[in-house]
Amino acid sequence: MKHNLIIADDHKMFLDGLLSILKTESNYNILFTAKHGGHVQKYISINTEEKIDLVITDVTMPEVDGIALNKWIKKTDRNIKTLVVSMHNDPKIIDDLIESNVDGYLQKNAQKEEFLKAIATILGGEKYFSKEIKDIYLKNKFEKNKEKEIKLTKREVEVISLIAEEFTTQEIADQLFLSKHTIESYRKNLITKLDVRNLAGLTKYAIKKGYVSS
Amino acid sequence: MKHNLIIADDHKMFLDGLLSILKTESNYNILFTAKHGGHVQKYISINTEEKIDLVITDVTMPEVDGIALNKWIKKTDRNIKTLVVSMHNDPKIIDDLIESNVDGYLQKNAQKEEFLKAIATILGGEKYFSKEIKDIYLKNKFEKNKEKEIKLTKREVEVISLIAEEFTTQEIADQLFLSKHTIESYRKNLITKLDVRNLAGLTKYAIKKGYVSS
DNA sequence: ATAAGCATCCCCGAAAACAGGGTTTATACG
DNA sequence: CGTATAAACCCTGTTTTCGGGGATGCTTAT
Repeated sequence: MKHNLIIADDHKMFLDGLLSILKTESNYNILFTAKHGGHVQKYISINTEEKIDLVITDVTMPEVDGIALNKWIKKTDRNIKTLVVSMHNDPKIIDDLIESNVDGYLQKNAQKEEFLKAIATILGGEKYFSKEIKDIYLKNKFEKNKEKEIKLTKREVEVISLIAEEFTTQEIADQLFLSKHTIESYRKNLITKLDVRNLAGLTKYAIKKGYVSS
Repeated sequence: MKHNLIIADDHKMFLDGLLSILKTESNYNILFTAKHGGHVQKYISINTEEKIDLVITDVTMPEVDGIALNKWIKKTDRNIKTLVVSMHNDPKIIDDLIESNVDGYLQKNAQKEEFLKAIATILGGEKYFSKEIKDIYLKNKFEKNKEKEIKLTKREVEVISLIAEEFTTQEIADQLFLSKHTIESYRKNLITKLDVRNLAGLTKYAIKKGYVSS
């Protein structure tokens, strides 16, 4: 029995490449291809005849992207498997997808063999993530747990950002219409909270968190 | 008259996608496809019959990569145009390729239209780089020039590294067996040299230069 | 040889950072 | 509804940084 697939990607070239790979496998039937997530949603909504086994989707697409599409599919029909392919390895995206119960994730520069292996694995009921992706996910989780207790308030983020941008306490106070004593308190609390020793530590934290540009 | 192309990419899927796009254009003739640069070198060396117009190549390939291949082609036959496609936008790679006189650079996630436009532009004798790539190249050049005059001595690098690692002036002095006044002088000179305002600026510089880990 | 650059050390005053307190105002929760 | 808890705010010392200086040898290149 053949498996029914849907592919969503706004890049014609990737689509063609994927189709050419899947053509060599006789037991995959491409039901539908789409240029963005909305088309897939519509197709799945209308279609009641055929059983859909797997949706392969890009992350970045116009209108409804791969992340939203995956969430929608998992909400709509738990039996439809999803495989997301992406150019990049953004930990946030990977995390978001895994939390949304995606069945697999591949980089677009994967080889033919890995594509086929991923699809077969997922259709067999298991999840498929490359070792690299697993590492990124775990590392992200681990770091988050270590830093989870540290939650900065809006004000604290404002202050640490300005500190890292090389403003002095007085300048920050002027910008935020606060007393310089207040800013000093924030600096002090931040140093305690983040377990660093001085401005250098605060600056490094701000950079790591992306509050300032390198 | 048809243009003769060669394509080099170790990813079957990308290759298939590219072929499917080029198939729609009647005046492109695919002479040869290869899984790595070495095959292309061999093909060009042996082939004396046909005029080769354009080599499209990936950056990351086993053995002879796209950068080496481009250099080799430009050394061997200046009439052969080159178009490099890559997953990533590493400024170093882009810079290296442009210095080696590559005729065009595209990201692999480009759309069909851009691929065709790039190829047509290059075959017409012009170079093709997307705006994004041009920006990366220029930014990289510009920053390099700005920072070229700034050369830190070994000692200065030691000191700025320790500063960014959150050590106090006294601690740095102890570690380096110097007077704290000396360290103060270094800090002061570094602030002047690097045109920053304080420790935060020094820390950011140290991170940018990789003197300290994040 | 001599100028230029590097490494080292020192002083001073103003400004900022740091450490140790504190109060008031939201906000969450039983 | 009250009360814990966190957020936002302020003050007072002491220490450190920062921006001016200047000085002495020691290499390196012209």
